[in-house]
This record gives sequence, C-alpha cells and structure tokens, in this order.
Amino acid sequence: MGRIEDLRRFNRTVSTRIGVLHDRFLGRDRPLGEARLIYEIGEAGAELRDLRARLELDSGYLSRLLRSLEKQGLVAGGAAEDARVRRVALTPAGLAELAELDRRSDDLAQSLLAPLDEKQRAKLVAAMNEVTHLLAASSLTIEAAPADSGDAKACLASYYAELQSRFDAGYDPAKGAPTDAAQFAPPRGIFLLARTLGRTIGCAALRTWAPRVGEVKRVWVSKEARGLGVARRLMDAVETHARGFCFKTLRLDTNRTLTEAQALYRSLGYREIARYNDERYADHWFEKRL
Amino acid sequence: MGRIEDLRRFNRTVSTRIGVLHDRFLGRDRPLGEARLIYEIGEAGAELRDLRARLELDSGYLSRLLRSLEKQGLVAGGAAEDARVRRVALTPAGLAELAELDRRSDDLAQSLLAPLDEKQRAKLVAAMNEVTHLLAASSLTIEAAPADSGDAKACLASYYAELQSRFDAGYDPAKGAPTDAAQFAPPRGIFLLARTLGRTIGCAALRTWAPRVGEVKRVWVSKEARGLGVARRLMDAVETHARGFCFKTLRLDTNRTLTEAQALYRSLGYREIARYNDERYADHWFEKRL
DNA sequence: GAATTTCTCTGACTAACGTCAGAGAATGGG
DNA sequence: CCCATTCTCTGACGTTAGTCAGAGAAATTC
Repeated sequence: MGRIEDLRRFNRTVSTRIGVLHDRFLGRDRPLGEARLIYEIGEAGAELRDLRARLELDSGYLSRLLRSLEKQGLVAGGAAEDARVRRVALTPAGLAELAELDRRSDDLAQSLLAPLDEKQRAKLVAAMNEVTHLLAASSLTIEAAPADSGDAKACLASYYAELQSRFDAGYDPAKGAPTDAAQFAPPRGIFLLARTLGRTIGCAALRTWAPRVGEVKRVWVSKEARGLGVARRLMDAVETHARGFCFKTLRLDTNRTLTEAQALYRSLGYREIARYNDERYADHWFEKRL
Repeated sequence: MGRIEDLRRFNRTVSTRIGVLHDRFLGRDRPLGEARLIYEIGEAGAELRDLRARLELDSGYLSRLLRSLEKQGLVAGGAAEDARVRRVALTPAGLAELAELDRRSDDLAQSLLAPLDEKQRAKLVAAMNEVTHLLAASSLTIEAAPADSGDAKACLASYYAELQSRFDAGYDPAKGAPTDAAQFAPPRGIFLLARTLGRTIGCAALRTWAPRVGEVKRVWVSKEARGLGVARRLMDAVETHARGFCFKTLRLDTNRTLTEAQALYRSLGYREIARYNDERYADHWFEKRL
C-alpha cells in the first residue's frame, strides 16, 4: 500500500537530511558516542546503570567512554547511596560542552528552517510536532513496576501535584488513600507504568478491594502525552491483569473536576454507582463487570 | 523561540526512534556502509563518481566496499563510455538483496504503524509526507551545470516527455527551439539545475536573445517537487544571472496548456506581449524589465 | 555468615569506518 | 603531442564502535 511507500521515503529523507546532519552537528570534534553520553548525563547527572540501559551500551564500553570524558575534565563521578553503583555528573566544563551541543542542535534546526518562507516554516513545525507526538504513541510500552521504584514515585509526585492544582479544595496525599506499595504488588495488585522513548509518561494501579473485586487507582498521564490514547491503553492493561487476578468486578472513584477521566471510564463500559468507600476526594464512583 | 525547541525534540525522537531502528533493520547481517551502497546503486546501476558524490564517500573506501560486494557476488561492474569511470550494477543476487533491504524497510514502517489505530495512522502518514516534502524544499539548491551534462539531459528528457503528454498536438523536441548546449553556457547564457537531497528535480535555462535581451527557456519542475516554490526559486536565480549578464529585459514563451506557468510568470512581474519569435509550440509571450 | 546477585572496571579482541598519499589509466584542451 | 585534469585503485594508517570473559567490591538473600 501507498502508506508503506510514504513511510519508506520519510525514513530515507529524514535519516539522510536529519540523521546525518544531526550526527555531524553533534559530533563535530568529538566521537558521537561521547557526545550522546554527555547529552544523556544531562544537567542532573545520572547513574551508570541508567545510562547503560538508556543508551544500550556494554558496561565495559560505557566505562571507557566515561574515563575518556573524565580525562577531558567534562565529567566527575562519586558513588551513589548504593555503593555498587556510580553516579556521574557534568563538571562546569562538561555543562559548557552540553550547552555547546544544544547550540549545535539549534543550528541544525535553523539550517532546516532558514531556506523556507514563513508559511512553510509554520507547516513544517506543525507537521514535525505531529510526527513526534504520534511516534511517541507508537513506541508506547506498558509494564509493571514496584510502586516504590524511582520512576513510579516520580510519576505519582506529578500526579499528586496535578490533583493539588485541579481539585477545588487542593489535594494532600496524606489524607487520600493509603499509599503503601505492597497493596499494589502481586499477589494483591499491580502497578503499571507507561513509557515512550525511555521516558515515563503515565501510570495506573490496581489493588484488591474485596474478594473478586479490584479497585483501580492512580490513573494518570503526563500533560505532553495526552490525546494519544495512553490512558485507554493503561486501562486495557489494567483489565488484562485484573482478569489474571480473577477479579470479576472493577471499581474506581474520581473527583468531579476530572471530567475527561469520567468520560473515559464511561466509554470503557464503567457505570456510575453509589459511594462504595469513604475517600474524601471522591465525588463519583464507577464499576465495571469483567 | 518555541519552534527551535520543537525541532530539537523532533530530531531526538526521530533519530532515536527511526534512525536507530533504520540502521538496525537495514544492516542486520551486513555492515551499514554496504547496505547503503546497495541501496544507492539501485536497480538501474550507477557510476562510481555519482555514488561517491551521493554518499560522500572517500574514493578508496568506496572502492573497497565495492570489492567486498563483488566478492559476495552482489555487484558486477564494467566500464562506462568514459573509460575512466566505472559503472556498476547489481547482479541477480544483488537485486535479491536490495529487495530484502526494501522488505526490512517496510517492516520498520509496519512496526511504527502497527501500534496505532486507523485514525492515528492516517494522521502520521500525512504528517510524515508533509515533513518529507518540506525538508526537500529546505534542502533545495540551485546551481549551474552544462546543458549537455548527464543530469541536465535527464531533466530535459523528463521535460520533453511532459510536454509531449500535455500539449494538444504533442511535442517533438526536434521541431522546437534549437538545443545545442553552447547557447546555454556562459558567456551567452546559463543552464540551472535544482536539486534536493542529491536528486535533480528541476531546471531552467537562460540564453541571449538580442543585445541586452535574454530569453528564459526550459523551466521545468518534476511532479513530486511541485508546490514547494521550486519554480519561483529557479526564476529568481535566472534573474540574478540575467543581471550578471547585463540583460535589461527577459522574454519567454509558453504553451496555452501550461496554465500554472503562466500564472507564475505573471506573479513574478512578467507582462504578456505580442509574438516575438516563431516557436511553433508557443501560444503566449511574456516580457519583464529588470 | 555464606552464597548469590548486582554493578563496575579491565584486558584482549574484532569489525567497521574513515583518511591520506600516491600510482596508473584515460580524457580533454591547447 | 604535451600537459593538466579526472577517475579509480592500492597500501598504510588511525580512530571509533562494539563484544566477551573475568575480576573485584558491595549489597541482598537465605
């Protein structure tokens, strides 16, 4: 079909025009591997095992790359709390190098936009945003993770912050439902994370409410990933796991200000029911028979 | 500005998601350089100097890559008419390998589309096409070339073929204006080629009609590159060169069926004038004072 | 507290990528 | 016919990228 043809052309155009330029800009006087590593360490620093995972590098290779950067005075590394893992950060010189890489990335962007007229630029940027967005959707993965893992905690923090800003009366996690991680771990429940391109962009949790009855909690999708069907995919995954746990019924509650969420639950087949818990921030209660 | 930010994100998304996958799919059991080379030779075969130019390869490196492919029985090469240049083509085994590469490229495309729903797929493909299109426009270059160079001849052949199909009475180059290349070479005139991403997608020619009067000929843009302002850019370049030749007036003729061309000429400031030549395929004549 | 696992580092290696200088053949211009 | 140019090929070389096996330190599990 023509679509495949279009995509093939896109791949070739983009990987020559952008890919090549990208690499060239980024790695002008530095091996590409080092440049990518600087990029990935970023302003916040990073642990080696994360770097290995994100860049899919062999541990030996990563070690050597880092030593080279240390020799150049761009990276300094201490130990993390777990003394087996090492945490590295950019030195001031390394940060300057990162800024330089960003600048080059911007130059690349400029070089793409410069030859176009204003109307074309606007169209190009809009189309690129759409591609970025949809590629993110296309690379969405959903997987279980402990509710007290780093990614999960970061996700929940964003979730609470958003509730705080949206609920009429604000939100205090301490006054909400209990937060201990064990209830969201098998066999009592599960905690799911949605990721695209290595970034965590959403979560959902399932726990046992009563025998054969599960409760869905903490469904959240980060702002930049909305409109891509992430929440729906999360809810699908929740249901799949719920069947695995032999739940016959799923329940959940939600606040009156979260109207998109209510619309989603309805469209997934949840019916509104009477209050079934004493959650202080809940205004609506839903149920679905599996 | 936000645009740069958007582009940066696009670059990173695409070069990780597509770039990496692209390379991995393409070069599964073969060095990437060889795979790209097979791709670039294509079904039609190619001359070594073109390959060097298009892939920006060192001549030594290219030579070695080719020898490796020859050893594998994928490529066979004779001499071109100019005995210094070598022309290589894919053997049947090479063509099979090319088909395999295409298949992998399609797999990549499928892997991008598969996780999306139908509406998202349509949007992604549309946005990708727009990006492809605009990136081509953004990498447009216009440069002078001899009217009897290979690229120019290929361009003119497409031009004549299109006239043949569009003119009510068909078109026979032999009955049109004289075609010797010298009249389009300095100091009497110039021949311009428009290229994007290594492909030639349009041309325009300028010759001396009378002292201080130039004539524009052979303005053509390939079908897939229309709507990007290529013709306008070509005409701009023609005018720039015309000023260099000290022409005070530019003339041109066109056929009644080429309505877009007429609209373009008018929008560039050409006024319709009386017949000034005896070109048999001309129905309208235009002039512009520089 | 012993065994296992996790994580980093080192050494040894291979393949791929890329550059440079120069030789040799063919061509084109004067 | 000579000279400059174009084009390909070869040899020699250096860097980058990536893999594999194993050692040693710290943490976790039983």
